[in-house]
Amino acid sequence: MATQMNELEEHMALISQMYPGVYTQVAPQQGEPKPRRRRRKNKGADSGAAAAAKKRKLSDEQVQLLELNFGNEHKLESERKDRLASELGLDPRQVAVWFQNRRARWKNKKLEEEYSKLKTVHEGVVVEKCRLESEVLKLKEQVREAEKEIQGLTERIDGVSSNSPSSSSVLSVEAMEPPPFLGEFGVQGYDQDVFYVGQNSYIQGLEWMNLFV
DNA sequence: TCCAACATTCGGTTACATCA
DNA sequence: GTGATGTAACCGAATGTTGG
Repeated sequence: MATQMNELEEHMALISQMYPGVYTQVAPQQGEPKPRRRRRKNKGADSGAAAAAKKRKLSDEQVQLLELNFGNEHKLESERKDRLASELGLDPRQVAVWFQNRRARWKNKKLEEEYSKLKTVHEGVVVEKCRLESEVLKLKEQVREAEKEIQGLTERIDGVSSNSPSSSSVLSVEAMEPPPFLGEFGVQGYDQDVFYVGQNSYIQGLEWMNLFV
């Protein structure tokens, strides 16, 4: 029960966060518990019979008709309330109370449905985030390998040029094609600066992702 | 326009009935 | 007998309506 209440409170908090202004009434502040009200016991009905009459379960037929009316319209105008009450042989006050409680149950159910939908969406987002993170790791590994390859080539070029500095057949760094690895990921043709963060200034790990989460 | 009285709604709570 | 659960009834506050 307590767990259920906590969950419901979480739902409310979550939905209140997502839909500010939905709940216009001020929620009790945490840390200042509201004093518990004691309900008056059997106001004006001390006998057992009176108490039993005061709290009796509505019959299936009564509930059925009430449900039917609630399905048509959640609000209850006084005319409809009186008509329903006389049809059901109930006090109009009972009909009003039933509608109040029914609206509360309906609202709770909607909140639970909403929570469940949001939870599903959230789970999907988490899965996608993990997938993207692992893709980022793979890409970073490929960048490292490409850098090593560039480094090797540069050293080879340096070796050749120091042996024959005037040779016209020497490969120059400027003339070299850029490493093709970016094209592998469908980004060929983009300005390479988009992905360039400067040598030795890669953001470690996945910290950069936190900027967008 | 203001204000008081009354009605209605809502969120929260309590008390009772029922069931496992 | 007991705890969990569902629900009728109640309470207090907020809000709406109406008449003077």
